[in-house]
Amino acid sequence: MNHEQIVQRFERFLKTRSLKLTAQRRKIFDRAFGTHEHFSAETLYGWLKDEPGENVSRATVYRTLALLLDGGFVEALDAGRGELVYEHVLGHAHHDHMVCLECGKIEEFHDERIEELQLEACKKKGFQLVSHDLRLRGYCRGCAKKRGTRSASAT
Amino acid sequence: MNHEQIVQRFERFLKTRSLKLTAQRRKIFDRAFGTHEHFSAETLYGWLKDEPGENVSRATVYRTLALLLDGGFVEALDAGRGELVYEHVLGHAHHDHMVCLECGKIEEFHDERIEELQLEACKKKGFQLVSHDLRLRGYCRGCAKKRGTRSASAT
DNA sequence: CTAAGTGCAAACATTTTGCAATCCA
DNA sequence: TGGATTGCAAAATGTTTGCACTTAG
Repeated sequence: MNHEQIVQRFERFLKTRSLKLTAQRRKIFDRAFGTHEHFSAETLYGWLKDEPGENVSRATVYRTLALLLDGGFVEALDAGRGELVYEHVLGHAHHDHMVCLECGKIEEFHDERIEELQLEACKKKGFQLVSHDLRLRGYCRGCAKKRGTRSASAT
Repeated sequence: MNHEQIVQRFERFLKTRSLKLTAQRRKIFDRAFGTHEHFSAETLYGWLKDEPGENVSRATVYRTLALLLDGGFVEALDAGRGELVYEHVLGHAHHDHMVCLECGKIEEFHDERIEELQLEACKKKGFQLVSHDLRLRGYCRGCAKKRGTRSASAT
């Protein structure tokens, strides 16, 4: 799926809700899909600020991200840094995250067997699963090396 | 491990850091360990307010929870409601959470096989795991029933 | 005694909202 | 045209912090 197709999907989404495709929404959308990084609302706001032309307000960034989230175009992740980070969802299969406590880097991984075990657990409890979120916190390869071999003081 | 033993452990912890056991810390500690529920800082503050005697300030509740977290007496969990919820750790083996999107109830579960697969994933990426956090979001048995069999509109 | 702890209110950071002006469909 | 959207600044939320006073050890 290329960028044009994604935009079209967004346009259709807006239409079904009688919402309008404004220049601001377009900018935010393009930027969100133009990166494969995870970004916070503030980060995205910063990116747009650096672009030529009219600025988009912080409020609109927040409002549009909420809209994209609602439409399933992006997913939100709380990496434990006090702000949500987003990632676009298209072309991205579901995955979980490893968050580095040192540098904040977010790595992705996926293991279908884990997903299956989750479903199994839900079945047992009669829990109707909507979504899930697995975060591993620790040190990425680079930071772990820098910190030496001393083990963490955690439980 | 009974309450007295837990308190002693807390006293020892404070001593090793040259911290003091104040009436406020004692109150907060007792309340945190006196429940098996998950609670937010605000909730705990509310509980203490309802108790007879001197009130503990909100600031002290936050400061003490941070201390308990640091000492490994409680764990924090972001249930996705904008505030952290805590749970005491003693007598509680590690477990993951199912958060009901309707009523907010938090259920616990555990599957050792999931833990193993996580370690395996970390090994692959050279990631040094410190802790993890698996949250399943959806509807608990009761709420799922109330909502009928219509499937969620999520992706 | 004195380092540590407390309460208060102000400060913070992130996100949300009310409102008047503006813009798409 | 008219409902949707925007920007702004103010408000809301959850949490942290500076400071003068108090207290445990």
